[in-house]
Amino acid sequence: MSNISPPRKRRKEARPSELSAAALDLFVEKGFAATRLEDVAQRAGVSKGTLYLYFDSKEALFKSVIEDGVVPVLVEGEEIASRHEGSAFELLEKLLANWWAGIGETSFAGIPKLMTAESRNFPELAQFYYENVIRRGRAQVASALERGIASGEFRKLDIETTIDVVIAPILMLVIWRYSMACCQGTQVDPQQYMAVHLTLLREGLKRTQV
Amino acid sequence: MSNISPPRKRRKEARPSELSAAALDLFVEKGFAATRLEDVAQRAGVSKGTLYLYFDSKEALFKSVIEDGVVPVLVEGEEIASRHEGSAFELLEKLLANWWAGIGETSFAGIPKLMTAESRNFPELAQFYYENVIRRGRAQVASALERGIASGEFRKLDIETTIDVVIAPILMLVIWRYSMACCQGTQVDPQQYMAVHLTLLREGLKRTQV
DNA sequence: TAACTTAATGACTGATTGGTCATTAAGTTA
DNA sequence: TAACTTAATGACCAATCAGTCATTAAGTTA
Repeated sequence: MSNISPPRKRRKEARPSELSAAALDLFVEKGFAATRLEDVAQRAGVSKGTLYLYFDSKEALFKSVIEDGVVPVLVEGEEIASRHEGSAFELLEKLLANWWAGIGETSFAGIPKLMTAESRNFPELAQFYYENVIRRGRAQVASALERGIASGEFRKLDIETTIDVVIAPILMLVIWRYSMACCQGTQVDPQQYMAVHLTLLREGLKRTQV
Repeated sequence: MSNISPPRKRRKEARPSELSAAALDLFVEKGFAATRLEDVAQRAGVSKGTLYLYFDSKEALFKSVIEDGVVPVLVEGEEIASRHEGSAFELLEKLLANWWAGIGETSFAGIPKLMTAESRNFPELAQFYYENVIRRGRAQVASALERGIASGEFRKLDIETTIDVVIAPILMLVIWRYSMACCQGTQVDPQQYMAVHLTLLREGLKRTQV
């Protein structure tokens, strides 16, 4: 098969998301500066000029990729937290499972690695991401921890620090997949990983009976 | 004070490490592609041509920054593991503390973030880092977990997965510091963070008494 | 079906930066 | 102290790539 590009086709409605998806893939893999717009265009099946019909600049494309992303998953988590009636640990479990299903197993999964890599280069975008993604996710975990401590289900721990320790393995799981996982012979099984994490949490968080 | 550069000074012996230190700072902050050699030279107090007296290329400089780094800390950990006589949990605690003191509180602390960001762009270097840093660190944690499970101190868990979950918060702590921490109003206290992590681990790893 | 609108193209321009090297200046040697 | 060696310099060159725009081609309209 030759490398003849497909004939031109107008797709005004679909283009933005096609371009964003292509850009996300390459930004996640290579980082912002090392990604060439020629490659993004090729990945999307268009020419480079087409990118500038829909995005003002490379940076505008990058920002849209981050901004049009994971917020709906956070909204779902907020709903789960607001109507939960079981134990605090069950809530925590549901929140982490929802986060995993909505981000960890979707095309958004590369965003944590991308934000990790680029936050110092794009502080305003990092701020946006922090306010709209990280802070909201933390608040959900906080609500589960607060409930558990209040009811005596969980031991007393500093909540802000415990959120960090609870979330870290989940973040690391997706970040790892898009960075160092290529060097590892085996693949991490997310179900098993989550099971171990939850097991350690369940026992670790329990308030010690006197 | 004017911007007159300091007079030229020959420092053949000290130059390589000075250049590497300057490069590490900027590579960690901006990533490989977004770092300009002009800036590295300026940070080191030299001109750009000086970089090429000691390093063949930008990529050679980058590789040296990773390769001449954290391996001695891994050696120390291996020694700690080989001569430990207390409980398995005490071993684990010592290993994590040693890792923190040797990496987390030194100028090498940025390397995990840098490798996270650049591993897909430099797969051979990522392989080197995996073999010489990550694998060895994991082996140390594995030795503590194996001891604990064998002696009945710890519950039975899949060791490879548990290593991931044990290490993730430590990695995330340093990665976070060099990426998203700028957006967070408060700073994470590493001592408290480690204390919470170890508390959750101590209880989470315990084998349940029947 | 011709005239028109508009999405797409990719050659081109200008800015940027890695890498080079003729020159300069700091030390060393005789 | 002059001759020599060598570490350092920064202007320069060539390659690269973001962004532009005249042109082309896909649809739409009258």
